[in-house]
Amino acid sequence: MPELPEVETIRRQLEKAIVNKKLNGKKIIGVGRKGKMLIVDFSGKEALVFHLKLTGQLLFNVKPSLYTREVFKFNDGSCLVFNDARKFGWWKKVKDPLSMKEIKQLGPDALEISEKDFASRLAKRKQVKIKPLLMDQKFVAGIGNIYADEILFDAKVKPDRKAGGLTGKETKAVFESMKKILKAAIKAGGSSVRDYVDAGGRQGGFVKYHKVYQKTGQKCQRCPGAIRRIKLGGRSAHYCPECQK
DNA sequence: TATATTGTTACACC
DNA sequence: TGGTGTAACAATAT
Repeated sequence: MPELPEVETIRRQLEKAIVNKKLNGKKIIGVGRKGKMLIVDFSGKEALVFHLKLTGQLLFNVKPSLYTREVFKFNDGSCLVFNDARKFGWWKKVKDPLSMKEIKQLGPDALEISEKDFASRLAKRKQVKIKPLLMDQKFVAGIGNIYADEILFDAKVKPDRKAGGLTGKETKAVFESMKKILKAAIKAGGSSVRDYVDAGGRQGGFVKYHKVYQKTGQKCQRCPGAIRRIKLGGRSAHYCPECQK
């Protein structure tokens, strides 16, 4: 599923591939991202905003497939193809992305938030469990189910701990693991579970570094425990009951 | 056929 | 009122 590292991988590739190309006479001047949203900026105050949700793909210069929902053709004959098997994903043409409700209501991007800001925002949410909080896009933008599980394993914090119950040390550990895991995942080109591929149709290499996500029953890589799966906020959560405190 | 997945929204509850 | 939790919804593959 495209979360922050996957969308960032696509953003970097598209930046190289499509900046300066023209679509209907309008020139692409940049490719941005906030949380899991991808923003293609055009000259003349116009932008295309994409959310890939579960199964969306953005591919540069490929042939349409069964799941192709839109093809954006550039003046030079190349194209950007939007695929989505489940149709949860969407795209919109807007004048000003920053005034869009979907973007305005996002919290700070998970890669950009400072430790101080993270800790003070977290401290305000005493009763909420830490995993659903990490996945709350209004709290921090960009983290979904895969990375929330991996971040909390790395930080050695159980997913159902209340945010307000974390010690200063634990909050710091979650913050540092968040940055570390997201950056490592970007470096590996994201995680290909289900349908994710990058803008060139290639799979991401981070899946082999997953330590808990979809590892139910397997031995923990850090201790003799076994990975357990529970339901949290309507989603599955994977963790090691032995070494996550 | 039941379940899994996402983010948003509606609604119940304290 | 607001913080929180739960469920529904979109669509489809397995």
